[in-house]
Amino acid sequence: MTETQQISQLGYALLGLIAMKPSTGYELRKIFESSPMGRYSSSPGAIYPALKKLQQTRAVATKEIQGKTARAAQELSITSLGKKSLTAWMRTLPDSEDIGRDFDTVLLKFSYLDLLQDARFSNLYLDAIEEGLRDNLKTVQDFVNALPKQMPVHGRMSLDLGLATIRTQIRWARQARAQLNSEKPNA
Amino acid sequence: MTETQQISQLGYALLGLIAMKPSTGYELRKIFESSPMGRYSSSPGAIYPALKKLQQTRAVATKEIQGKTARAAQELSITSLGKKSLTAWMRTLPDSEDIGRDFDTVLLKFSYLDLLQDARFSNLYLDAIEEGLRDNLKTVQDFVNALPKQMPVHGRMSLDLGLATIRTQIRWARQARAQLNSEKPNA
DNA sequence: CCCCCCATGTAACATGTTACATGATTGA
DNA sequence: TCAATCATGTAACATGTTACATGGGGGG
Repeated sequence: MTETQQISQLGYALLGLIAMKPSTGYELRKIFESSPMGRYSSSPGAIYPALKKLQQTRAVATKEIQGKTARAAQELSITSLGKKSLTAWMRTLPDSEDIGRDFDTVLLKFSYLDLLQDARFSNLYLDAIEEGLRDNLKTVQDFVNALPKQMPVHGRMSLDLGLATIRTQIRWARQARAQLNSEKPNA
Repeated sequence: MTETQQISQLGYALLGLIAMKPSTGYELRKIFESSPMGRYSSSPGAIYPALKKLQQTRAVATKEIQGKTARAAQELSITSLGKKSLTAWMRTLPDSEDIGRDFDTVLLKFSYLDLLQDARFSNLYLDAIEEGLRDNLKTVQDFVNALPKQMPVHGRMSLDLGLATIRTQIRWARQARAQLNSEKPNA
């Protein structure tokens, strides 16, 4: 029964933040509220249960810290088991499914790649993103081309935005890879 | 108790499709599965309960149609009450909150605007989108500018994509408005 | 013959939202 | 003094996912 129980997406989002800097639940909530990265809940009814689950699975350890408030704050820090889970999560490359369905999570994972310190993997990750994006671009293009002429105008425009967005993302992936490789020519 | 009970986002997504063309639940599922517009469930456990709720609130009416299958298909068509709900939903302009939190739904609503046949409102809607996007762009830019230098590289890159995406969306909104106005110079 | 498509639906489960509770401290 | 902030948590509710059930018809 020592195996890692499954951790939710919100769980991984929290775990990544904790890995970068030990924090209390309240601080994590504030981060989600105030940063544009946080597409995740921020509501106490979501975060505290998720954190409790991370504790139960031994992914994080708690330490009471001295606040001047009524309730003692719990500072959470990642354990070696937690690091293992987080690393395994980060090391799974996204496919076109992931990219189309939940690009936010794909990007969140990318944001956390600093933790791995593995420039080669960052490159692979960007390759996977670009490839998945190209697949999706082709799928949408085929869909648009197959549309009947009397397709509603507004719907067609929305599809145009979808295409433009994917192209922007592809451009970004290429530039990001170039930037990573120019900054770290030391291998 | 005749008042319209609240309809979920999935409910509106379905209602809009039904408004464009009466369909069975199965057909609606197929649309969500196969079209890139469908960021909505497509799972029977989500769709059928949502459709049942639409029936209960008298937003749609059913008619059995003759399939050669075991279970008779129910063709759903929108009622005048349903049209009223759908119109009210479409006529609420998005603010920057909506745009940042759930742009997909904002776009879905835009896709359905053909139903309104109101070029002026389409313009207003695009104005609202552009304004909200500019707000969000500024918020993210301020956030990026306030970042400490030692901000993780990958996180910073993700923010760059966020900015690029918003800029793409703004460009689209402007072009879409121009396109609408050039196609319908008749007022 | 077996599997997939049609067509609807349910049950168990996971997850998230909203609103509330607690209670000390800080600022207007 | 009155509200807001810190800090955690629970309860009721809405929604969605996965997997399954049913059962006829068509294709290899």
